[in-house]
Amino acid sequence: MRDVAALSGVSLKTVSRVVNLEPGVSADLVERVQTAAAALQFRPNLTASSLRRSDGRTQTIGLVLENIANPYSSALHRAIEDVARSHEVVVFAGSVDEDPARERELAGTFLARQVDGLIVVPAGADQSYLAHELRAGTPMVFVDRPPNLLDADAVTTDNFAGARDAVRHLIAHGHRRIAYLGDLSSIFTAEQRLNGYLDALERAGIVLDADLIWQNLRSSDHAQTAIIELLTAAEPPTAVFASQNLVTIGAVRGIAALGKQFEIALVGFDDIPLADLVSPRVSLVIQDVHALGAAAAELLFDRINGSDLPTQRITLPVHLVTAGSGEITGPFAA
Amino acid sequence: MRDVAALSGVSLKTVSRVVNLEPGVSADLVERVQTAAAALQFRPNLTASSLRRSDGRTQTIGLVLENIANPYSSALHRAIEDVARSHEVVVFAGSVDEDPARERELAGTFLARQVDGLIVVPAGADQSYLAHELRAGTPMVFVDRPPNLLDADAVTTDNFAGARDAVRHLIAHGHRRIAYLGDLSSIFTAEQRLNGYLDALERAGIVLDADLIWQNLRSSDHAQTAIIELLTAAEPPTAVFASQNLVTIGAVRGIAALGKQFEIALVGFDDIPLADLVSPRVSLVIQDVHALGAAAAELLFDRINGSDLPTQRITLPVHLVTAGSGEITGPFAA
DNA sequence: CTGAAAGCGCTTACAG
DNA sequence: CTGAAAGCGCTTACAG
Repeated sequence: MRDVAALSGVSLKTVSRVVNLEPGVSADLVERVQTAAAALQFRPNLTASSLRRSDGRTQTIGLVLENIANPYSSALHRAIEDVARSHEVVVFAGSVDEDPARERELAGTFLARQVDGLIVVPAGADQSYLAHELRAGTPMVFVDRPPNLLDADAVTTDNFAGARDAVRHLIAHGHRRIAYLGDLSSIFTAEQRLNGYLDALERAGIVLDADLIWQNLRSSDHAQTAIIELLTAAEPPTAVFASQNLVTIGAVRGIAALGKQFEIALVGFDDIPLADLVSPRVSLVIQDVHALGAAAAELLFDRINGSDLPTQRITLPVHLVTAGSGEITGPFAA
Repeated sequence: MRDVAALSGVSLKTVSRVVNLEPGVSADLVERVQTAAAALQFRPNLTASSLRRSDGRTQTIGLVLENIANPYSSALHRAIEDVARSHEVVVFAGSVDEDPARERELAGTFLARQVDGLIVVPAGADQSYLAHELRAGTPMVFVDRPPNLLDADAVTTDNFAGARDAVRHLIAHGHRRIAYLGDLSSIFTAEQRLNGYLDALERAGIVLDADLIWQNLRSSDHAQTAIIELLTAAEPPTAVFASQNLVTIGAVRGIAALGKQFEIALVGFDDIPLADLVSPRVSLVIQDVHALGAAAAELLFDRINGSDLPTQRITLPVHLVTAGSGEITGPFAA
């Protein structure tokens, strides 16, 4: 900027005015400065300008995800990117892999770089470490899972209702021995979905069989092994509720490996790619991930732009998409 | 930092020393400063420190991707994130959607935020707009596609050999009418793959039928429509080479919709999720996306850390994974 | 071992 | 309409 001022023969301040499109500079000087800037290929240093600027904005936000490469995370990421872009803001993103220490480290890394706000899919059970920065004025929105021990905005999905509806659907098709396959039980969404499963069974008067509940399946391979074990046990289930996308993929593979895809009913939670190409097609509880990300981002930018409404907790609905696998009838079908 | 200095009764410079773990501060003062910093929940402002620091490093890099939500892009992103993390660097990422104007805008946005380097999957046919910054010392590495009109490092895949091998494989299984389905013909990888297809045909002495070549299929839906049209035409192909992941998905759907999945041979380029659950399983040309991203990131950090080797062009091999769909024999099988 | 002064590239707050 | 001085939060280059 100093070079541009020298070349165009004006003060630093005048260059700053032209670069920031401030009014009240004579057309003659605007022209001279623009010519000099173009000649020098001048690009303003945004980090320096944000340092001095009264609002301190860096036009960046940080996004703490479970795993950038997971289709769920990356769909969320894209929805947030699109909103951020409309505000001329760029996005830092990183993966936490369900590690609370990594969550904290990543959030801190973003805050040290003066992000204007943070969107977090929390991995840990305690986000109070963010209280100081939140109070100091850095807006934060939690998505997919609410924060713990911290009062902040959150946008989540109705996991309980989705799981309950899925299991009700299986019961309505004549099943009573319904297995639950789930991810880490410490994850908020996994807990909610287990509760939905338990609620549906209870309301139908079905006595719980704890042997049918397999949690902490951390990959599709684990889920595949688990379902094969379940289905080859003495008293196998006739239906399966798979409570997460990777778990559903493992369940589909395991059932197919046993050749039982037309015998065992299956409903999964969350979309899986190419669900429509498998035979039978997989019935799924679908959440609108794009809407989830967009809502979180809108909330964040409202805060960044000064909103001081009370803490918001938004829950988005899910819906069951029947496709075949969930409509295989069981021994108690009417 | 000023507050920490005041609270601990030392100078700014001493706080700076303690925060940056510089040696030569008495244990007594280190302790006092650390106590004060903890009490104030002090977090150093990295943007301010990089402004004054002699190397100007912000510990950030920018990543220009086709579409963050595409599995190919997000796998690349994760590989790069992992390398960046080992250097204590965080990653800005954004989607370009094959729009050259957006590519330029996004790269400029990252550069304005003083990134230490840039990794780009170029969408446009001219990256000379980056020459000034590259010469000024901001390292850049291109990945998946080489830069145009710019001398910079690039890591790409052997698209030509992969496509040629796929088509040779189909020819070896008795096919002569082999369709080519591809993405935007302007994309480097699409062009290379078409060339591989043409080369395999020519070497086998098969006369080209231009009606079998469908390019510019921008989504799996387009690919699905295209293949249905091809297969219901007067002289349909007996085999299909689908040159990109979304195109392959559309091809699988289209062939299945016609009930011809056990008649029409298919080989796709790039991995598709759940390829192993479709019947028959889909034979694919696989590239090591993780290795591609890691190689690009390593190259970038070498440059950031001062490497001044001549421009590098790395090409990674691909391999054909036979799984069923590509081994369906055609009318000229031996 | 410790600190006072200057400056990174920009904006603010002011004067003319 | 234009510009000189001060300062954002930190590090550099130096002195003691």
